[in-house]
Amino acid sequence: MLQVQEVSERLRNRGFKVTPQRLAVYEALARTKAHPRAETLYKELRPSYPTMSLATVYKSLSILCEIGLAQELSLGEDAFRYDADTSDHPHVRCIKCGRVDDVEAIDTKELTEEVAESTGYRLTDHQLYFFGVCPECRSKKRTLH
Amino acid sequence: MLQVQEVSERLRNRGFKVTPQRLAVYEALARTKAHPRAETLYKELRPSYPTMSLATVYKSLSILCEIGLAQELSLGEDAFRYDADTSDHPHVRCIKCGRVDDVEAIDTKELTEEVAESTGYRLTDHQLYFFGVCPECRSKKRTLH
DNA sequence: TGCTTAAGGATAAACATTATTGAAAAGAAT
DNA sequence: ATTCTTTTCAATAATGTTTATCCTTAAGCA
Repeated sequence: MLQVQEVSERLRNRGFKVTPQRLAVYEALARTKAHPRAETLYKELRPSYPTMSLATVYKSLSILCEIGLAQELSLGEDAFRYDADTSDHPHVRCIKCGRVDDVEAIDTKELTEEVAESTGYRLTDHQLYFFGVCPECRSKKRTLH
Repeated sequence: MLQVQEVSERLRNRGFKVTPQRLAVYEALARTKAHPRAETLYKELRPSYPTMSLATVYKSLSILCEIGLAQELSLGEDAFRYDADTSDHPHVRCIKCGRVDDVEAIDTKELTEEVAESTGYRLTDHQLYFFGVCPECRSKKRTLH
């Protein structure tokens, strides 16, 4: 989670103005590990920023992604999710409760090289999504039987 | 690409009726490697099936996915893409021309095991997406400069 | 062939996301 | 500080994809 000063500098350097709304969207996103949707962030920010518009949340997220302070997740749901952790890590979604978690400590270098070699593409990015049942839902199911 | 008889049987076995529309959607999808959207399939089918509705294409695709004859791709675009090849393979999208290709001959078993171990999830599925510049666009760029 | 029920077609609706527009605020120069 | 220029905000309309509705039609089966 970056400091306000770093986020501000990053915005300015890329030609975007620094506004309270953009900083607030970044902070709300960076504070959580829940990979929220735009709508969720909007509702979360509303108490502190009663005049903030949903369109502003979308616009801010778009800019944050553009300047490398966030990434967009496309997990096959009806809406995108967002993550302020832009490090190269896969995501996993529970098909029971819908939660999305980070997958840590996975080295994707070898896989990427194999794909580049196999396809002839010059690769710039990737998104790895896994689906299954999370530990919590697994234990729930066991106790219910 | 499965035969009509096999598709019909699969539909019947899962309690779905066999209709010309569903067979046509499967055939159109299985014939191509372009990973089309619903809209694209709709336009492609229209000459042969003038009365087919776009809603029917969507419903057919949904059923095909449910019975394991197709899969839905969520590549971060504004619409889903579909693939009749349900084997476990990654996809790669060209950020210049937008084409989506299959990635073949990649073993994802080890990666999946690592993720399962790291997260504690019981994994059921995954989608691996790569992004970059395809060989055609790479050579185009080189000749232009 | 007729019966039952699911499926198709046409269309409206729902939903997420983007574009538009006038007012307000940010950043720079004075 | 003040003014000026330009971007951004908020509100709302618009867009485009996907889903639901509703009535008609066709599939499966006795």
